[in-house]
Amino acid sequence: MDVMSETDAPGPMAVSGDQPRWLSQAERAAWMPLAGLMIKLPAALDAQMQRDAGISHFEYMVLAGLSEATGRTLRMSDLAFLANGSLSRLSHVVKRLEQRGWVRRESCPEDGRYTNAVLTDEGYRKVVASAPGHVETVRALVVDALTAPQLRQLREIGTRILSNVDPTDDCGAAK
Amino acid sequence: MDVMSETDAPGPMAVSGDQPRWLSQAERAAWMPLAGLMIKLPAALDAQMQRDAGISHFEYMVLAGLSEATGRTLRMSDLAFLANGSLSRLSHVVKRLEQRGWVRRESCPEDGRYTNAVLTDEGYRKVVASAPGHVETVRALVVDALTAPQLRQLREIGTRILSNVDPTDDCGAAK
DNA sequence: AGCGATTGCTTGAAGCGTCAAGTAACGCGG
DNA sequence: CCGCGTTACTTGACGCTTCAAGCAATCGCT
Repeated sequence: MDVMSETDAPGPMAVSGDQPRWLSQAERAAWMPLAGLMIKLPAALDAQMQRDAGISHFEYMVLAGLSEATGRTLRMSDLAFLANGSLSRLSHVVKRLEQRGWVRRESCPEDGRYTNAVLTDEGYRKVVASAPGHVETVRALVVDALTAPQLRQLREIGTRILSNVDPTDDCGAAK
Repeated sequence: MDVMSETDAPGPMAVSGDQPRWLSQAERAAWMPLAGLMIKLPAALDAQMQRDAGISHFEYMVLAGLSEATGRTLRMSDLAFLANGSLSRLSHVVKRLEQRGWVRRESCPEDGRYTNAVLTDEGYRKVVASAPGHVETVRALVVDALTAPQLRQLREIGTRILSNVDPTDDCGAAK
């Protein structure tokens, strides 16, 4: 049904020049659901936010990040890191959020290179209104489906993979 | 550092109308790495395929799916399901792959509504050339970082979440 | 047999993310 | 204190995905 099992039909591997270490049955069985998840979980999260609040999941992360920062203010770079996005992406998104009146941009007085994103009162209201629905979705799709030991395992597994994918991201490990 | 912990600062939850069940510390610790993964793992996979083979991860899935089908042929709908994508997305992608000479489209003689996507010989060569690099990446980022028990846990956890997100997707459970 | 409904796929437009290039502010060596 | 490099961010163009609409083939009801 997919690539890279040793036990499957003719597939590409039959011809390959040198011999890569194809995935075993067990490895494939672990990888396939994860591959599916990476396509569909973000889509499901986005769909819920879009439907219930008219914003993308990423936009929500940005607003939520700001809502918890001291002074509801964060430098663009820090906000980008927090929301797992590139600075460029954040710049575009904040521009849209600014046009919608939820965020304001101001240049940092101490160092003119920095730009601070500030959550407006209206933006704060937006987060407060959207947060419960988001949490409920995360619960329904992920958290409530797992046992306590599984949550611990997911944390350990997720952290380990993430540190491989992006070593600079400790995803809040420093807790 | 993020939303929805009970123990954190002022956040939105302090004001909310009714009382959603916010995530506990442990739940949040499991969710955060997963949220990061969903952004960054697909990006890493895409980057590798783009760099080494000049195609996206999704395009690879399409070619690989065809390469293992009997007759290297699959109906558009089946292929879309296999690659975890919408029919519309597949249609656009197959058009590009067709222009590049890797796939051919032909209308099903039995039922004119069906369209069969067929992998050309050149397309097959492309898959064979790209597969080892893809598998190596999956190993490097995911599989090789985990112990055998963790692989089993990941399979169980991933399957369970996926069945919540999309009940129609058994991601190869019928094995 | 005829015709509306359904199925399978395609298309065009709109929106978002990425990449590469650009700008502005600061720091530091001479 | 001048200029070069660096840092932080912005911008525009391009490609991809989605969404809504459309089209063609077939099914089912009478």
